[in-house]
Amino acid sequence: MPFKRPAISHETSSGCSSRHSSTSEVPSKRPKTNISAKIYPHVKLYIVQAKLDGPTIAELFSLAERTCAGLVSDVEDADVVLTSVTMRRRFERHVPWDVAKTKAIVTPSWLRDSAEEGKPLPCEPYVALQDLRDETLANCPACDKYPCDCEDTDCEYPAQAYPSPPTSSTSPTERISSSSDTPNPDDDTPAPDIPAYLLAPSPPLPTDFMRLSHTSRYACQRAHPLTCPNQKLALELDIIKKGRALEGEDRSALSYSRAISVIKSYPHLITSRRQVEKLPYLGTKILGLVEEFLDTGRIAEARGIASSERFEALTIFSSVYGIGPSTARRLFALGLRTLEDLEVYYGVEKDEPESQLVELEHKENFGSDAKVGLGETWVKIALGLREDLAIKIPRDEVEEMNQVVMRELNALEPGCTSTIVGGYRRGKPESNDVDIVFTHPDTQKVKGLCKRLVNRLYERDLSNFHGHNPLRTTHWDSLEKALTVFILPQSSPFYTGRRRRLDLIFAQPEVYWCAVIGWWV
DNA sequence: GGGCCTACG
DNA sequence: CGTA
DNA sequence: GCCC
Repeated sequence: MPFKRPAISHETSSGCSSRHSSTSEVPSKRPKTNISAKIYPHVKLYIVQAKLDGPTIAELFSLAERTCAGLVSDVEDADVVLTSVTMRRRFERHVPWDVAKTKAIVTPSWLRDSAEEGKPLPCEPYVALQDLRDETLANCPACDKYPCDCEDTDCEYPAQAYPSPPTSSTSPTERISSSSDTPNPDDDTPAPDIPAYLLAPSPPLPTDFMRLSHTSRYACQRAHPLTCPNQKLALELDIIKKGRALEGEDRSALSYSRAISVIKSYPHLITSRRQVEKLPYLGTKILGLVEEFLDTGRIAEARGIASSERFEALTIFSSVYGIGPSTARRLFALGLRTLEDLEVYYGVEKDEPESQLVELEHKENFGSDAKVGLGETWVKIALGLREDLAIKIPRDEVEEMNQVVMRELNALEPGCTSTIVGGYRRGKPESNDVDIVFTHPDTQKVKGLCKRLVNRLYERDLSNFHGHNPLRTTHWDSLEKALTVFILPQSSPFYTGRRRRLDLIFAQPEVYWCAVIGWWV
């Protein structure tokens, strides 16, 4: 069950890297020297000349010669059609609609960028006519579709590199069958069918890591393995980043974040400054730190920060939910240093029974107490939770949590589906919290569902469940979310009694996959 | 030298 | 200010 | 701290 097949073809330290480096050290360079292998050796191209000026046409013809099997004069013979025409009416004056449906119809940039990158690119960003989007994707020569028959077979990706692909997180098919096959006392009516577009593809669409550029400015294009070849460097920089954040130097912290992200997406072991000085977000200062690391295996500034009493205290303080850098600094300035200091300061009774905490929460959420001092009450609760929340959650327990919640949700509103996102979806073997995105095919039924579920979970609480913080925020008028603390029922084989952070996100069916994709950066 | 993601409580 |  |  953990995984069926690797879904992400990311780099690992073994196997692929040599091949990778030998074929495309820097993708954006030298399409010219690569004469032996055309990027699209089997693709026949047709160019719609309308709206293109002379020089552009010449350029495209030249590019076509270098990258494709050739140009064809009859559009019927083509695999791919290049056009700057985006209006269906006008396009139909040049290519019959029925013919167009059998091709990939893309903008000229697709060819330019392919040549620039020196490798096949997916058509998706270059779809010329939105009316032919699906057909274009289906006919895209860059093996965007499934099954993928392109040449990733010579690169063995060790299965261990994938704790579990994102697919196992979705597996709505399993959820559905289990929810309809399993007798559910609360649910008389069978779950309605869920439209295919709300279900994850099974088996999953493969991701071609070779297509991703490590020089990209965009984080969403920087797929990277869980532990990268330059992990130690990344961790060292991360110390400085955290230090900056704790000291309130947000801008600097942001720069370190970006630099770390870029380094994590760089698939080779860094051995020289020259190797990485072209990468975005690596500037004077950080390149200097990289160089220092290459020379000495460490970064003095990071060592200094990591070993400072201040950093240690601020880190512990801000690990408490509700305490951020600013409050942490204030507490430190008051002379506090340890968790015990915090407990005294916030008046946490050591043997305070949990029921008291529940009461507190309840009052906090539903009571009429003034909002005065709410922050402090929160911190007091969070201090009690801290120990539990510091314990990571294994993947199978994450899945169990999803199942339990789905059981309650489908009892409430049959036909819902869910995808576990967050760290789990990124393949982490253990999670700090659990994020689940839900939807229902019926837009109307999604409205208010978040609150209903939280209320139900809270009612079911009676010993096993612990509803918390039923704050419901509407987002874009369509996303509702709830931040909760969850305990598995004692009947569950995974029951530990530990409280877990659980975020519930409800999306309208139209934006469901956007929410899934967008929940993490 | 100005701007850095954003929305909400 | 803190969290997602 | 880096980018434009």
